[in-house]
Amino acid sequence: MSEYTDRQLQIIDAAIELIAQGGIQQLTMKNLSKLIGISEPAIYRHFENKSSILEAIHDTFSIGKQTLVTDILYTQLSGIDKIQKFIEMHFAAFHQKPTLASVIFSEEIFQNEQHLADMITKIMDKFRLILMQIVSDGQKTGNIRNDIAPHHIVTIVMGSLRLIVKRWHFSRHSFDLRDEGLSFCESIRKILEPA
Amino acid sequence: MSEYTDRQLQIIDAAIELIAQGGIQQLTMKNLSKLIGISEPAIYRHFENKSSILEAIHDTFSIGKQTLVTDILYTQLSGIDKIQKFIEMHFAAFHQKPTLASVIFSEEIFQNEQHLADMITKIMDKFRLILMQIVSDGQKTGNIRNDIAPHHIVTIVMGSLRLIVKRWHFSRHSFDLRDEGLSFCESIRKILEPA
DNA sequence: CCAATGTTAGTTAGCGATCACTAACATATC
DNA sequence: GATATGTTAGTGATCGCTAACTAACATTGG
Repeated sequence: MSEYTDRQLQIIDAAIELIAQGGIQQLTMKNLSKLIGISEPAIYRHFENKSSILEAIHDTFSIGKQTLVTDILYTQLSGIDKIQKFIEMHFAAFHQKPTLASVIFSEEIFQNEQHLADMITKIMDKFRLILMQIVSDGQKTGNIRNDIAPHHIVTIVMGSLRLIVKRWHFSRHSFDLRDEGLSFCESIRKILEPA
Repeated sequence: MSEYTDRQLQIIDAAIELIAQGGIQQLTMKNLSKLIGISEPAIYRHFENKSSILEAIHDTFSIGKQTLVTDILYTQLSGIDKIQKFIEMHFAAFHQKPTLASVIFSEEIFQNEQHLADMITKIMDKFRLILMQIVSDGQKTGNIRNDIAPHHIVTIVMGSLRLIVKRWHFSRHSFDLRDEGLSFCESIRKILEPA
């Protein structure tokens, strides 16, 4: 798969940083070059244009996580434990790289480039499908209550996850995301446990 | 409270429409004037500058809904029915004015203007508090299960609501939001009903 | 070994397009 | 004849991006 040079990774990082600070409108070639400390045209030695930088941003976070998350499916964990793993995995990633949080759930950033917007929805769908699989497996084996439609459970898990991350971001990381995640998982367990 | 002329309302509407179509980057004075059918400077007869248009957008949706939602608190409904009302009210609003959906949960749009960003978080907090009140009341009177922290229930309700609206928006309104809302509420009822 | 040549990664200067916004003027309404 | 609301033309700033050039390094040929 696509590999990036150190300089490219630095540019990607700086771009994410800018978006995290002030949204997509702050991501200009000028701001980018200033943050990195090289001239504006120099960036074009490493990326064809601005939109390919966005593409790279999308690339780096999606590839990394997608495979990791898929792996959960093939573990020996119970359904409910898989969901917990899913949540913890996300929160750990954001904890490790907080700027990601401000980009990853802001689909608006990419909606100007149609193919990027499509990729975003595709990833979201993929995650949805994985969670859906986990849930309906769990319902069959009886460790997740089966009186609620799987897609509603998925909506609850993903929706809550997104909202917690959003609040964490907008409160400037005023709480520990992983702690909050653990505590939230306990509630999710109670909610999903079979009657 | 602040009233708007017909022309101002038309401008606000067009601005929301543009943001709905292609994000904040599509909201330019040129696009705006083109969509309305007047010249660019004419807009400045009705708004001091671009940022006051954003402010007006924020104004119109927040004032309208905030009071309506607060009213739920003082009805005779049970806790769980109040939550359902809360959800239905939101979905009805978006169904009636779909473009709102693309603006209201995109806090990024306002984050360049600090005072607007602050207002956004304030509204979010207010909604959170209202829901929190509903939930803990419901737990006391015994029609909402009390083995789950209220703030987790609030996160679940608001997070799911936001995600459903987001999906509805990105799927270009491919499903009926109110139907989905009703069906989702059934699941929420099951989840929240006392053991 | 070392000069010739090519590549990489940076620079300064500046392109046309577009940004939000303004000055000066026109028209319509009461 | 003022007031409200529009127009045309144009402002400086900034947008993404390119042209032209250069210093440092790599590769190759005699």
